[in-house]
Amino acid sequence: MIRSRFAPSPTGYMTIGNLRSALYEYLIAKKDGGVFILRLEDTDQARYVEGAAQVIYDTLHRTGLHFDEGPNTGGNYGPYIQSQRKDSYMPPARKLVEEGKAYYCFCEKERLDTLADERGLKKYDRFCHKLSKDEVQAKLNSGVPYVIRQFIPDGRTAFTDRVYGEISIDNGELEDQILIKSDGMPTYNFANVVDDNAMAITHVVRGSEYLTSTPKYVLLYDALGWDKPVFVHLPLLQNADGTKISKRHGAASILEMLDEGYLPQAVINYAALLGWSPSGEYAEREIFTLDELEKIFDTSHISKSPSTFDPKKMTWVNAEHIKALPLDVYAEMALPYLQTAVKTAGIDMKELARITRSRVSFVKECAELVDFIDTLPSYEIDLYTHKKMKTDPAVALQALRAVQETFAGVTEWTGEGLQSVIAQTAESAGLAKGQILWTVRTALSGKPTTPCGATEIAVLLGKEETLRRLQKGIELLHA
RNA sequence: GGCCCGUUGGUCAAACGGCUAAGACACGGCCCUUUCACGGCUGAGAUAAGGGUUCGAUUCCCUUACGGGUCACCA
Repeated sequence: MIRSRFAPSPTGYMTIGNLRSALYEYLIAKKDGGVFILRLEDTDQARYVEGAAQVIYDTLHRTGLHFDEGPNTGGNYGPYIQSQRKDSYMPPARKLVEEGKAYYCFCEKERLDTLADERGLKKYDRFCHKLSKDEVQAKLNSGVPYVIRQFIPDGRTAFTDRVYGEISIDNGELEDQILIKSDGMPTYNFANVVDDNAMAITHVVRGSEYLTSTPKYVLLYDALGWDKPVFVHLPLLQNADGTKISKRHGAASILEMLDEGYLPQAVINYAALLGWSPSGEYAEREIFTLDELEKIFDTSHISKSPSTFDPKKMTWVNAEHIKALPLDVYAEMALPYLQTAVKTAGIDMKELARITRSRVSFVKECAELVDFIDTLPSYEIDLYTHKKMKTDPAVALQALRAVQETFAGVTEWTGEGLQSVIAQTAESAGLAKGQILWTVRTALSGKPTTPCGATEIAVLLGKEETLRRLQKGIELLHA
């Protein structure tokens, strides 16, 4: 049974990078019917941000990444907040001390700083490792503050990453890492290993910035005699200027993106594509739902090289998901915007939804597409000039007059009916159909672009208003 | 600086030694005798550089360049 976890520290909002990690962890678990776990890593009280945990819950909830075990959900491996697991870290640390694999260190920060400044030492000099048992006990008895450090043995440490393959590093590169801080709390690295083991995590997924610290984890698993999880390191995400996407660089928050109008499924879809590509029969597709991703995701197609977040493609993905929305669902989402833009009585809102759905990148854009219905905007005469349609103000005037006359006698005010009337009018007036349609559409909308054609607009507006706007067009062309 | 990782068109990326190096976004053109959009077609655009190995390298090895990551009582 695969058990994966998303383990953020509650220090602020979630970026696309955080979401992608959560998504991949979710997918790895779900693909095999496994369990997705949320664990809050709040061992650093200094960085705790009020409300950050709630933001994480909200983000995961709104994007559909529901966790099976977590702070408010429960599970058999709780608690799922590290600060509440405080008691579980000291025993394994003490065990390592007893086995000679770790030791108490009483060095003060000043001494370590001096060491670095004066002697240029990068690593701890193992001063306290040389202390005798009695000396250690005496200091402990008298209450001298301490940390517990792991003794890093000589040699090389290697592991196999699912994405990056064999990674090995000389242990000489590593310092005797601190396991327990002087405030009694575990360090991130240690808490991670202890919790992952306690929660039976099988797959550890995280950004490649952790790649070089993973040997430290491996050394801990080995020292404690625990089974190692599968490591899956993800390529970094960067901005267009090559900088890393991070909160420090003002990366967009997922919740803000959702509020701006990006659909949750679109954000998920785009995040999935950032560093992973579908294969086999899905290789040519780019639009997927979360359900589909659960079935086809595989770690073997995760890229090693960093990816750049492209807002334009993200917007395209959003538009594709809007098009894929059932009309009812889209209509419901668009209704508030449509109602704000169009207050004229008797307008079929569902019809407005239908004609705008495939033309917007964001739902809210539907409003500006139909705003001409309430009020005919003032427009310039050159709008009637279109080379390809062979129209100009003179032709337009002729066309509008002809149509005004024939439309006045129309009793069947439907799209089909108007189409045939226009065809007849074109013939008798000696004009091309396109010349009539272009000018009528312009006169009715006053806009260079509209979400539908001339007859559809006429139907929407109704006979009376249509004739009124045709008259206004004629007046404008006269002046 | 040491160590680790990476480098295919502007961007996302496929091709895990073998045809003229996919596809998508963005961009240009054309078509769809109702614009724009949608849709269809099409164009331009890439294997960082140099050495090897091989009958044959985007793919394997080495060097260089560039980029990134990491070296905390932060996560």
